[in-house]
Amino acid sequence: MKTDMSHLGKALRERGYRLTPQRMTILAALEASEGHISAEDIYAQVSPVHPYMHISTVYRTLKSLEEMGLVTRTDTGEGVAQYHWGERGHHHHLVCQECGITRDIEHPLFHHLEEAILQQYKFRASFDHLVIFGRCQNCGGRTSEGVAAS
Amino acid sequence: MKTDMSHLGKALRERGYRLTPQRMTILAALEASEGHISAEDIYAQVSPVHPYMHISTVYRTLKSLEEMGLVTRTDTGEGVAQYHWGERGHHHHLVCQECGITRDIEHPLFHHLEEAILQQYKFRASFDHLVIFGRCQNCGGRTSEGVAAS
DNA sequence: ATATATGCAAACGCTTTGCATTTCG
DNA sequence: CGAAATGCAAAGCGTTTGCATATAT
Repeated sequence: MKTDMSHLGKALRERGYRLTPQRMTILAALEASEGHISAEDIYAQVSPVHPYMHISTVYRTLKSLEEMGLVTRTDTGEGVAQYHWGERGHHHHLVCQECGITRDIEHPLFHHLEEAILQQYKFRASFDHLVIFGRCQNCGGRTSEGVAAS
Repeated sequence: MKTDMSHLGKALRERGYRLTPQRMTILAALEASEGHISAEDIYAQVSPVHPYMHISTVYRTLKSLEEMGLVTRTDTGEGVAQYHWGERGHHHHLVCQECGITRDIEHPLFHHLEEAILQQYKFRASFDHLVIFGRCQNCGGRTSEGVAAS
């Protein structure tokens, strides 16, 4: 899904950022990834195309993009942060604690909860991007853990 | 809230674990902490009392306790895992992204959600222990981006 | 007695940072 | 040209691990 890199360059420049080839490539990788992707993933995917790209550049670019609100970082609790392109709608991840499989769910189910928390705790929960742990269909079984959101 | 360390020793031994002074101290620290606490916190709190305690012992003990299901680890996404004493009822954390304040909530509100996810996605979500990010009352309303609450 | 826990130090994986150099605007 | 971005290497962080020693049972 190629997107308007042109308008992106503008978006960057408007905020004082420069549009470098590395950034374009990283952006493209992010963009191509339907869902979440880690910094290392991006690096692996990008370095063949752009051999001189350094992993630290990936991290720095991701940080910038995060500051700009174009990208969201999520810690799934497995030690690797996942990044996702922020222009997609709210979605959540189901992460199976047994086999590690993840699945995205997109859901209005959470609005209800948000409102309840807001009313009862005066806390504006942001359910933009949840990571929900549990057991998938195949792994079945008993519950044990939790969730993280960001 | 002093608890029955005696019965704890038994609980440990029954599962082939030994009740060492270090473990007792760590258990006490966990127990004393209403809510979540990090490994480093425990260490800091414990080392004056038990000078020869090593941080790796804290980690190892926490791991054992986790395996025994006495303690739950939660990654709040800030790079430090939080542990909490597992015998309390299900509860969740509200974490303010602005000021970092955290508050525990206990709530049946989530049952509804669990069931919906189970039915629609065949995924057994475990909402034992949630970490919910957002903005607290004081840090208030503004949604920095993409939030759309309510 | 003997399997398990400990202390220590060293390694780990992910991420960040300092610095000299290159590149975008 | 000047500010910002890059590559590199090295450090940082929380956490884990190998090993010899000590300790609970």
